[in-house]
Amino acid sequence: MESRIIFHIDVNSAYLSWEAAYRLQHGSPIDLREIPSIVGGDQTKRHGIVLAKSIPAKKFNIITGESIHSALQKCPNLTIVPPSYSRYMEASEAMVDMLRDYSPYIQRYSIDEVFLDYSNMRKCYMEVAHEIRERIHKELGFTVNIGISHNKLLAKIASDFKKPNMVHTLFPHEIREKMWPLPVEDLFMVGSRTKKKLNSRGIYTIGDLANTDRDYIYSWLKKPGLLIWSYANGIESSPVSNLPPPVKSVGNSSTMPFDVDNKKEAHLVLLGISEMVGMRIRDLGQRARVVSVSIKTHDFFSYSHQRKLDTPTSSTNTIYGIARKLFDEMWQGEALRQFSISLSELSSDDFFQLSLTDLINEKDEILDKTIDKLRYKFGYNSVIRSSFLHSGISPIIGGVIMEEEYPMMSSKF
DNA sequence: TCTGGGGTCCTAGGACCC
DNA sequence: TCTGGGGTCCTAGGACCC
Repeated sequence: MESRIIFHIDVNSAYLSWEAAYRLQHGSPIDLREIPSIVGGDQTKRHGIVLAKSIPAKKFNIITGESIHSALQKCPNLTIVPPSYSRYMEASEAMVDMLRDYSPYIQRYSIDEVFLDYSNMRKCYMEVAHEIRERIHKELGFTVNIGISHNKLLAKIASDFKKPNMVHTLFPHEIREKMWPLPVEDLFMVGSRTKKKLNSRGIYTIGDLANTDRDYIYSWLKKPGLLIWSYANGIESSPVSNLPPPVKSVGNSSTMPFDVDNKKEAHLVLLGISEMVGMRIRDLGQRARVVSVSIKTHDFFSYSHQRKLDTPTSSTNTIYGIARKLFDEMWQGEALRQFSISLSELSSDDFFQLSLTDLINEKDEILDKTIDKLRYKFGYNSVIRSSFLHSGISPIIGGVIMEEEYPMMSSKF
């Protein structure tokens, strides 16, 4: 365990790079990475936020997550392109496949970040890192930063140093010089709220935090405080894990193109989301004991309501019934822009269970499974509830999974 | 028509029990 | 007439990540 060699491979401006590479490969004369550009959601659907920005766009102080409206005020001739998640997934997979040439110990941390354990390998880690960097650039058409250290935390921080297309190290003896001078918000798990708190007590750099008394931090910020204190001191020891962590919850949400102000439409939206979370949880072979509904008002105020069930469920109708009840109990009549349903406290479906409730629900579950099969085979909209007809509301609502409806492109990556 | 979607983990406070 | 003190379960909300 001592002296592992860990790589953190981070795709530079991932969505934007992938979009740029794809467009170049398909004959576009423009490289999005060289002009002020962003990948952004659809403003007409009220999804108008910045998902990724080019380095020239960054020069205009455009930040990921801000509204496109505000980005356009900073840079009026900004080029905006829509996201294509399924293509990004392919690009990501192509990269992971290449990384398997270098180590069997690979952890896919997100669509654009991978940890790789290069301990006890014959070749020099620095040479290998540069080889990986160059191969991704030449063979896949996009660039990455690679951070190297003895643990994942330091490797991840190192990959965030100067970009793009670079390899950096951050070994323990380099912490004082390379990490401690950084602003405290550059530390993993220090977000805007914690930055504010820390600043308010005179802690501005990672070094300031590292050299604050540990017990003082704990009494003040509790467990999360202890975590960031350890990180500031470079302490972290989790393994590079090949297996994806078990799923703890399944949820979908949707921001509607227009505010919903009546119960009937709200219920229909909840039904559409129930169809999606229900299908997903059945696909996982799991059931859930907790159903939670949350809503966001026109004024961006959000609140939630949840209920624990006596028996875990995976039935769309049961989920919907509870979601509707929860909604009716909490809704104060405000105009609503977003709805979400989340299922948690999951348990496996594969054991035999006998209860009265199961017998009652058996028909429902057989129906769900039949519909799932049809939808997987013929598309999500091949079977829809009649209540959605002419409603203007999608019969299955939720997230990026819908994108997979599009036919798969032949992979150029 | 400014502000997405999918997650994990933690804490506070109330209910309830002994 | 001064009101303990654990412990567990549940819910709501908030912080963080990509």
